[in-house]
Order: sequence, then structure tokens, then C-alpha cells
Amino acid sequence: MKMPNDQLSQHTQHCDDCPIRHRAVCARCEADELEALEEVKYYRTFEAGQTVVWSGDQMDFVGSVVSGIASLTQTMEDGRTQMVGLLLPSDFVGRPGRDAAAYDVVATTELVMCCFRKKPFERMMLETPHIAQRLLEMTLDELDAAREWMLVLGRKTAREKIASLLSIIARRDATLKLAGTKGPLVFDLPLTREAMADYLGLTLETVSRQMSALKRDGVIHLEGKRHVTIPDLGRLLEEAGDDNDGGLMA
Amino acid sequence: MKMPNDQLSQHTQHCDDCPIRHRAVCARCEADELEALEEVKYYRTFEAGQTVVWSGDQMDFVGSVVSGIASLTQTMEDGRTQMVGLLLPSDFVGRPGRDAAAYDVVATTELVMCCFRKKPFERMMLETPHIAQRLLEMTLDELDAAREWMLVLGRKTAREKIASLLSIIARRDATLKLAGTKGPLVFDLPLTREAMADYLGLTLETVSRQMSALKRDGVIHLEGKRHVTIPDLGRLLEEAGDDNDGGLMA
DNA sequence: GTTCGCGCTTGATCTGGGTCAAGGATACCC
DNA sequence: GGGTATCCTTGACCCAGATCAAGCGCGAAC
Repeated sequence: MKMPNDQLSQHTQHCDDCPIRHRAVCARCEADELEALEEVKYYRTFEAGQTVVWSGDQMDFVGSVVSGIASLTQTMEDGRTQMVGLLLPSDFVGRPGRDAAAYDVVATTELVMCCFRKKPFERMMLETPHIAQRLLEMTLDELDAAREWMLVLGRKTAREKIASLLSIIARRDATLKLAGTKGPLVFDLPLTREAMADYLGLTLETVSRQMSALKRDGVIHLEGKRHVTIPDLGRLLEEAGDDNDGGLMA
Repeated sequence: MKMPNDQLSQHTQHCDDCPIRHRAVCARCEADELEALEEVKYYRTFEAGQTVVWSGDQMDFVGSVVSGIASLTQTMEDGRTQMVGLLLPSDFVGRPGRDAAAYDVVATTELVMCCFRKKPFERMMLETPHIAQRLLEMTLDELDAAREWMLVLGRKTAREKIASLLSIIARRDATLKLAGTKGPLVFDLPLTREAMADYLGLTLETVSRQMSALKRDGVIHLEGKRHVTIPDLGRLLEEAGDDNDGGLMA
């Protein structure tokens, strides 16, 4: 558990250039509002495996994922852990109006975050309806995603759980790349088998077995342990048990 | 599935008198803002078992639970169902900016709701930061509760799940009654064994068995099937696997 | 009263996924 | 090259909770 590499970025890039600008909290902001945000903004980078904050710790910023993936995790005293959110680029981290983090936030891959100092951000939220409104919208989306995931955790079989996770990653990945929706989807799994298990309420052995089974049945192709090809997204969605939409994202 | 008894209430009571006024969406509203809400407000009552809206149906209002309990439920094509939220008095129903309901909303007990016509409510939200801010706060609370529940669904044993549910109901019930925190908690379960199972990702048989086990072990007392006494909340929380806080509410 | 129906309990048995344990495949470092 | 650490796979066995099935308790309708 090393903690270097977490210094403020020097080349304070401007919001306008930000790749996730139009999907993040500031999506609706006017030029002058962006300018104000600029004042309290800074970038931080984390390497894979680094912890951004521990549950219960003071958190003096909020922010958005710019690139990479972070996960929110809850742990019981006896060590059982459950991932409760997967934060992809443009997702928001932190809760205005609360000082302590409610979950462990961990960089699952190399991670770049755009942070805002919490106090001034909270003040801005009261004065800038655009921010509060956008944040409400994003929070409602996350709530839907969390509820979708409750169905996965409560009622789906191991195979369906894996298929659900793969389809979420595949789809989010596809929209990020703005790739044409046609043709096989290809991506690298950003999660270890253990992280997948933590997200799905399974053990890593079961994840491994079901991945092998989906591969054997031709639902996915695997090259190495992480490189995945989905020849037929419809088939995968069927396996996930929700023929239609495949779910939102946390 | 009968649908009567769902007419607009005649005695349009004023918000000031509303028992949940200070905890609901309008908690922060000034007198003039309340007055404006008054214009688009109406009450609806539902009897136990009635469906408020079906998933996918048009929903032309948003609102708050005034009394009784409603549940949000998701169903898979093959009939597996998962309750994804339990709405208690003051909780908000509906999503501004979306027309179709995302879940089945069902009155679990007799239910009174304070509804606002959606279109004007959405307009007010843009003009009245107090409403958007309060709604954001409530949505963040619900998101926390949903994530808390993901841990329950993903990692807890049947016994822990039951204990978790009972402690949530007990605590929410206690705060509603403003009862002193000391002494045994007493309440009537507002859910059938089947509804409990749907919330916990279990079968009703398992729920029944674990209720019997908790009774046998003196963690709870049962009088009839629904009347519950918690002699020692600390003990119950221990059984739930979270010694400290027992969780938030959806 | 009797009968019906619904919500619940309890027992017997089955099974999906957990647990324990033994390797295999890469990648990195010396 | 060999050593070793990390991540993953696969097998053998077990158990918590699902499934199948029978019956109880109690209120409502007659």
C-alpha cells in the first residue's frame, strides 16, 4: 500500500478541454460558472490499487472521474466485502453536505480525478442552480443503477450475474468510444476476478468457473484473462436475464 | 385487482398541517413557495395491495408518502421479483424529468400520498432552488440506503438479512413515533412474509424459518404473525452484522 | 356452527454456489 | 536462465437456502 504519485497536477488544464466535460456535473454550466469552478479545481492521479479515501475518513473534496475506474466498497467487520458502485469517467464522487466518506473509494485502474474543494463547491451549489440540477440528475441515474443492481444481487444466478456485469461494461465502453453499435464488441476487463466477485456477491472461484462456462458456450471469447470479445450482445443480454436494456451504470 | 377508492381527496388540506411537511421535499420551502405548490397538489389514497403505477406506465405526478407504506418492485420475465425500495412517510416517489415509471409502485398498507402534477412541479424545480436542493439531499439519502442494501443482498446470511430488515423498520418506526430511544421497541410488521422475502432476496419459507429462529433465540418476541417486540435493539443490530448503525432507510 | 381461503409454519430433500486445496500461466526481477 | 509473486483455473466436497409438500390458524362468508 504505497501512497506516492498523488500530487496535484501541475498543468492545470482548462475545463473546456476536459474530455468528460459535457457528461459531468458541470455539463450545464455557463462560461462564467465554469470560470468559478476553475478556481477551486485541481487534478489528482492515482495508480491502480491505490485507495482514494477510506470509509469514515474526512473527505475535503468532491469530484469527477476523468479517466480510469474507481470502485466504492463496503466491508463488514469479519472481512466480507461488497462493491456498491463502479465509477467510470464522468461519474461523480463524494457527497456535498457530508464530511466523512461513506465507503472506501479505490482506484481499480490508473485513475485521474478532477476534484473541487468541498466547501467552496457546496457554496457554489447553493448559488448555481445549474450545478445542483445536474447533480440531482446524475444522482437519480445512480439511484436507478443501484436499484437495478439490487435485482442482480438478490435474484440472479451466478451465470446471469456475470453476463449482467459484462454487458454493463461492454455497453458503457462502447458509448465512451462512440463506436458504431454494430459488430462485435471488444474490450479489456478493468476488474480482477476478485473485484468482479465483490461486485456480484460471489466468490472469485465461481466467477472464474462461470467465465469459463460462458467462453465454452460461445457467449464470449477470451484472449488471455482480460481481453474480451462479445460476438453477439443480444445473446449476452439474454444470458443476463434482461432481454431488453441491460441496465444502467453506477 | 380492483381500482376504486382512488379518487382525489376533497378536503384539500393545507401543507402547513401536513404531518410530514418538515421531512418532505417541501421541507425548506418558504411560505410563498408552499403556496405555489399548493396549486398543483392533490391527495390520493390507496388501499393495501393496490398498485399505484406499473413499471413502464406513464406517470403524470410525483409526490410524497404521507402515511402508510409503498414498495418499489422489479420483476423479471420469468416472475422472479426483487423489491428495490420501501417508501415510508415523507419519502418521495417519481422522477422529475422522466415520464414512465421505472418500477412497479404498490401500496403495501393503506396509503395516503401527497401528489404534485408533474409538469408544473418540474417547472417549479427549475425556479425554486429550495426544492431541487431538498430533493437532491433526499435522493442522496436514498442512494446511500440502496447501497447499504446491496451489502445486505450480496453478502449477508438469511438470519442477518432478517435482522437487518427488522432493525430498519424498528428504527424508522421509532423515529416516526418520536418515542424515547429507551425501552423495548414494539411495532406491527407492515409486510407479509412474502414481501419480506422479496425485499431480502430470499424465499418466504426461509423468512418464516429465520423469524422462528430469532424468536426461539429471544432476539425478538412475536405475538401473532405480525406484532413484534424488540427487547434489545443492540442485540438485534449484532445479529444484523453491523454493530454500529443499522443502516439508513429507502 | 361449517367451509373456504389466505397467510404462515414446518418437514424432507435437493442443489447452486461456497470452501478447501492443488496446480497453471504470466510477468517481473535478479 | 531460475525464483517468486500475482492472478487465475479446476477439482472434490459440503452446506445454506431453495424447492416440494403437507398441514395449521384464523377471519370472513354463508
